[in-house]
Amino acid sequence: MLFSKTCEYAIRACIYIAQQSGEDKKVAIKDIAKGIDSPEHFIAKILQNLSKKGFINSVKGPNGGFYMDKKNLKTTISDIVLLVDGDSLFTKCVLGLKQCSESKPCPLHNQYKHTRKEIIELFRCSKIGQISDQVELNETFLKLK
Amino acid sequence: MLFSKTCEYAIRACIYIAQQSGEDKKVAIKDIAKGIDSPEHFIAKILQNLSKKGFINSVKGPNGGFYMDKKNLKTTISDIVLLVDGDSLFTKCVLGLKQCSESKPCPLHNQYKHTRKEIIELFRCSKIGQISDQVELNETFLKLK
DNA sequence: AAAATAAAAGATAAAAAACTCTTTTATTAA
DNA sequence: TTAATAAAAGAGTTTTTTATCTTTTATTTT
Repeated sequence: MLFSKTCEYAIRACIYIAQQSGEDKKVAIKDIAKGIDSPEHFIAKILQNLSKKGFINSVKGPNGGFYMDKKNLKTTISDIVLLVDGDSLFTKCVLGLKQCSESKPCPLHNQYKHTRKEIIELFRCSKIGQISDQVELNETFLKLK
Repeated sequence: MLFSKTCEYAIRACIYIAQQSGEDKKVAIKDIAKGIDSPEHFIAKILQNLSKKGFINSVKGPNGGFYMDKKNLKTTISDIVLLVDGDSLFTKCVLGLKQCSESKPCPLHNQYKHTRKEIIELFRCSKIGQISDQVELNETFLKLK
């Protein structure tokens, strides 16, 4: 598994919010939980964190909820992963060896580094705004039942 | 993180055993734990499992221990990952969506599938025997002080 | 046969991740 | 200005993963 469950939910939530909301139209936690099929209270915590870090926008009170502004639509999958799971997927030795490095590579280091580069590149290029557009066009799907 | 801790230890242990042992020379759990820098009792459990599944050979009693025969040296990283972590890394939707598929792809499915193919290929091609040879030649390192 | 060695097996404990529930704070609308 | 709404915050629980400890079984050497 590439991501923690928390991170999966975070990415799904961001895409959902991007696709469903605007400055004018906010989405409530309940709708997000339903929309991405996640536990409501759990996603609430995750959204709290994403909001605190400025990845999503939130408004309290009646008609409040979450939305994403123009700037936040440029957020990448990589940004979210780094926030939620940290940089271990991108930097940590694949065999968990603390001292593994270019000069003292672990037995998988050299083969794996190219694949890792691709993973990093892929997630760095994937912007939430662009991804949510694909969902909007029914090219890809966030909830599948 | 690609692998569970258990799987990291399993891979490291297999490489270590392959490199240190032969039909004649067996390695004890203690030495393996030291050699790959893992908790002794924890790796014991893992070795038990690898041995039960026939990935490594074991002999009880004095002068006993673990070793790998010719056949087992052909084991791949992929084989070990499948045994220990299951096939989720290779097959499960990267966003954790149960119904994600070619016909109903999740928002990351199409981009990710190429990268996934590479990961699978990489681990399918990496044989323990060949990896341990690199360690033998000091080209790569299993334990790094 | 007895003592020693080393893995197998089983049971337990600690830490982390995933998930839930309750209370508080901010905002809006009546 | 009160009631209602919705997120923020905090505390708690459950499950899974990681790790440890103890006992049993198999093998070998004396």
